[in-house]
Amino acid sequence: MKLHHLHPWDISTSQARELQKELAGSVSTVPALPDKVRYLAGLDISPADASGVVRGAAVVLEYPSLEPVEVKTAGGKPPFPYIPGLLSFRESPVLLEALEQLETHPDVIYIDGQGLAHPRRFGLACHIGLLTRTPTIGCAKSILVGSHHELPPSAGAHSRLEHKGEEVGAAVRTRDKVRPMYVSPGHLIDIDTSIEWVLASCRGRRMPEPTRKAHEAADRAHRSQIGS
DNA sequence: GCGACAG
DNA sequence: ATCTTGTCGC
Ligand SMILES: [Mg+2]
Repeated sequence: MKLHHLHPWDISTSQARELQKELAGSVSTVPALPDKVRYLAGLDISPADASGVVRGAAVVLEYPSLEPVEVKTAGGKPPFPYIPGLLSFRESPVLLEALEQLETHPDVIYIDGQGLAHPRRFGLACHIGLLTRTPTIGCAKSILVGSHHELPPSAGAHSRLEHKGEEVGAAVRTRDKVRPMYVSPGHLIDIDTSIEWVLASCRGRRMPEPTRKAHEAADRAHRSQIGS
């Protein structure tokens, strides 16, 4: 798939937010279930190997079968260590390199991290969406910012994630009696539709299938070239 | 100044 | 993200 900028730092965060709003007004957003969505993508990255190289993976699954139809990987050295709030700048280069190789343009991309639920309201999912002009959903395993009321233990339960008086996403119980996932819009999608699509792709597990498959692919790429 | 803090 | 095998609970 094609990219519209090469890196997140080709544009300032405030400019990026404005551009994102413009696009939201002129481009179709992700339909609520069960409309014509056919391809779901997932992205993830491996830990660094001994020489500092990480492997990124982009996978495409068909919906609603959730069967994988394409897998691409890329490798590179992140520009700096993990710093909360700056994950976009660390992970984007390798993730975009993997994404760029996809022949299938997905209808929505699942991201292992936050979207709107970010101190500056522009997390990794927002960057990836803007750079690819594709709807994205941030689906993280833990909270970066914000808080929520406790939610019922059954799968499907969800509660708004709020930060400084703003609704930035939701805590979503994707499976019975497990810790919730933290879902926030990345690009061209709203909170409720994000929740819907996360719940529609979790096949009874905690993680959405696109993210799971991407994690596996990145891990395979990691240990195939390394020993471990 | 202190603590919190996606991966 | 990692340190880490078997083990407990649904
Ligand atoms: Mg990850």
